[in-house]
Amino acid sequence: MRPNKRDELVRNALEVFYRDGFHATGMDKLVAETGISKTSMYKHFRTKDEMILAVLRLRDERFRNWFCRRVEEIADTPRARLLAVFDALHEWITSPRFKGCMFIKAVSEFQDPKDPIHIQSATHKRMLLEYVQTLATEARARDPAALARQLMLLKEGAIVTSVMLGNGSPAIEAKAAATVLIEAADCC
Amino acid sequence: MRPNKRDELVRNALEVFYRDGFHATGMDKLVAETGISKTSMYKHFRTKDEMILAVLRLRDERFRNWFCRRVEEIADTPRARLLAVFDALHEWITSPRFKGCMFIKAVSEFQDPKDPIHIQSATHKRMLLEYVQTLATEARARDPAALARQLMLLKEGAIVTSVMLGNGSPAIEAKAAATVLIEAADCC
DNA sequence: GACAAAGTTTACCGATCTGTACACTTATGG
DNA sequence: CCATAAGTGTACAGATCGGTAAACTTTGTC
Repeated sequence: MRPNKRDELVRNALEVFYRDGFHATGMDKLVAETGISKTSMYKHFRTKDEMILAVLRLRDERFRNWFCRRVEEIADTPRARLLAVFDALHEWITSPRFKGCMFIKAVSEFQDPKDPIHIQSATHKRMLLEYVQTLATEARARDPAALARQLMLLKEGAIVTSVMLGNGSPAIEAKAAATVLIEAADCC
Repeated sequence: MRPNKRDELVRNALEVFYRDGFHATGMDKLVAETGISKTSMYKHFRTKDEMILAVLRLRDERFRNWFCRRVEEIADTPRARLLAVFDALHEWITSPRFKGCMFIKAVSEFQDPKDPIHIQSATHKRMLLEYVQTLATEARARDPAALARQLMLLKEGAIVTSVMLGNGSPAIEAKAAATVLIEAADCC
């Protein structure tokens, strides 16, 4: 089993769940779309929910890797990187396969705050917040935590609004707003 | 049929869909929780989706009524009302039965942009945006449309972040950010 | 008090849901 | 070459899905 079948399953399931939703995707559809037998799926994961958790782990890893790398490619000073967050956001939102934030959709479908799927989604958002907060700290903002939280509000708002309206312009407006907030949060 | 059974159905179904989600709520659960027979439901609505649309219409009407009225109660100048948007938002988010925005959850479960449920949810958001835009115009902002869109980003961000983290503080941070943006968008 | 509209109960349809059992095939490593 | 692990196909269980049929009861109106 060199090119691990389990990883292949999680990768393919990610696409289907992302495209069609969690409750709307049955195991039989996953069999048809991933090409992996149901027996094999239930050998790797005891339940559908466990599989969803694995999918979310992969998504978190991929997205954070891509996002942080992209931000650091686009700009090289902490302050410029705070703005680059919104350039990367715009790239993501306008990419052809964008279908919203998988974690926002996950908490929409699994609302119980004690549900592991809900918890894991919240953790993803917290880690992204921490990243932006380190940028804000390095940029010597007056209150880095507050600035980071405000910028994240703009980011989440741009994501859901883009899905709602079906176009990527909210990311641009978010960047404009971010510019003002960063300016105002400047030290000295 | 004075206290219309249809309206009672929609009111009760609203609570269940809001609490448990759309796909996760079956018609049998609705029978059990609303106390209305399935035959009766299907006499008023041809499909489950049609019922969801009626539920969303009620939600839109109720929410916009409450929200705009509340904003206008809290403040009486256009400019103060732009900020009062976030006070009303905070009241909503910290209210005991808050479980996120029903329309964001609806588009999360019905992702197809041509789905009537998706379209109707987007319409709700557009109407709220229009309301804020009229406030921004009355407040003589330099670019009322742009300011309104930015404030709405903060609002949507505060909603989803509150659901994610399970507390209402994002509404307060959104208000702080809004203060800065409104100040910066001032004419003269 | 008759009549019609509205609502209920119960049972059911075929499809789909998550998850399992079992017998079979493939691939890998010593 | 053989033992073992990994994967497959098929069939199925039991529950639930959205939606329907038919006979019965309640309700409001003239």
